Amino acid sequence: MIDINFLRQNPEAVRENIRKKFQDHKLPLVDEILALDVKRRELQKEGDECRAKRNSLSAQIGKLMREKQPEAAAKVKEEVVENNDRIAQIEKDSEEISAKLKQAMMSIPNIIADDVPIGRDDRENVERQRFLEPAEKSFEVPYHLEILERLRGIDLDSARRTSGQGFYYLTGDIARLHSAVLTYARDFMIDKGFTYVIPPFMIRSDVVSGVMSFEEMDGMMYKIEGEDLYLIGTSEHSMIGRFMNTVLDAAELPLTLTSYSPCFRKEKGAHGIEERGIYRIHQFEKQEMIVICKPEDSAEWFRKLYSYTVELFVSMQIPVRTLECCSGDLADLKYKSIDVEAWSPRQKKYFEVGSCSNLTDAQARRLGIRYKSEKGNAYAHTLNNTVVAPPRMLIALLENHLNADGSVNIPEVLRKYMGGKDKILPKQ
RNA sequence: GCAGAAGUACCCAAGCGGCUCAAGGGGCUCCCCUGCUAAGGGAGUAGUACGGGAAACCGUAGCGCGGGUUCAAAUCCCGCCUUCUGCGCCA
Repeated sequence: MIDINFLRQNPEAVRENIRKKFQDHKLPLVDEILALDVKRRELQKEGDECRAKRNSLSAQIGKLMREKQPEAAAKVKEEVVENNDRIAQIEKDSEEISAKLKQAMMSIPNIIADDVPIGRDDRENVERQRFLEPAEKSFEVPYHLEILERLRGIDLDSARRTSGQGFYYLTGDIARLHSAVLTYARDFMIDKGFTYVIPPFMIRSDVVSGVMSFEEMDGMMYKIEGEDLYLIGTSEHSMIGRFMNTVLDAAELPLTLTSYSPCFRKEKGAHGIEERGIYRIHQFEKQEMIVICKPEDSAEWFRKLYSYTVELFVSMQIPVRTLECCSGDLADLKYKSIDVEAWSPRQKKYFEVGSCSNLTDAQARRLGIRYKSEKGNAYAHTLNNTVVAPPRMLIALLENHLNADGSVNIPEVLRKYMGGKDKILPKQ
């Protein structure tokens, strides 16, 4: 959510930003908001005046009662009752206007960074940089499920019976590799100075509605029956919820946190759950990074955050590239976003393994995350980025480190978490 | 999960329908006294959000959160959340 004061003073800048995102259907919202805003302030002023009147008349009644003048008091009462009818009407109107205003404001996209490439959708995202040369394979790389099955690392049939489509059993060395990746990623981030956090895996509805829209919630979140609780879709939900409606000390900033959690998603959206494999699933695990900082520091943190992910993948000898989200593909809350994509030797293209976003103060304003600045309380900036999210990430690891004989090399950095093993061997 | 108690500002805390637009202390800020220290005296201190105003300043909201009753709610009623104590259940 953007600052309504900014919109009031720079309506043209807001319109221009909407055009850049190819959301022209939202252009009329700007004038609607300006009108609603005027109306809202008028109502508040009148309401405040009525309440001031009630306060003073009620005080008069109290005084008359003490002085034992019930007739005079009754007279004033009538006046207050009349005034209260007006207050009730104003409150009703005011609530209606505020709700409309909030809804409209929520639809206004965050102002995007100057250097975001202009484009309509994900086809116009722009590659920024590549890291490591993809190695040529002398053999055909099979679908990841086949690799996993040869390594006795997966059981999807049983998972379908116990839980349905979109779940998996990982077994043996693959399960261990899964844990190894997460543990390595955790330690990697701790070494970068981040604080490790294990958050709640379920959150209440008020937190859910704070961090996402109703449509997103409907498409993603699993609700616990009979409880006001939802399974988190990412640890960002509980990590950011932690700071809802709080005022942080400036000295505490930046908060640099790395959280682990399982993630649960309905994946109701356009593509849904894959029939085969573990690319898009209902349950996965993720190591995440979250930064809450002062506005002047967020650009620098953004750059650092995605470069940490790049560094992590490079340390496992997985070729990656950074892909900048174009204006049209950028979610409305985001100021700037860069995806980290890993090389798939099978598909001979890169695929998304992480996403880094600077939300500036848009998320903080919506959730009331502030800090004490020299000039009073100000909204902080929030950023989030994937460190690593297996099992999807394992696809990249398995494909890139697959040998012709079906074995998979374990990257040096993971070996200490794999009992010193340097290879996972296929069944004979 | 059950029962009891509680939630007031940075902290402690009084108030339990109008005389409180929340008393009093501690702390904090400023001033005075003091050779230094300890101690003492005085003044200020409700942060915040929204609105009005060029500004000084004014108004409204706000006593865990959300509703309700009332001319009037920190105070009465209902729901929820949190904390503490005891019992139960677990890892």
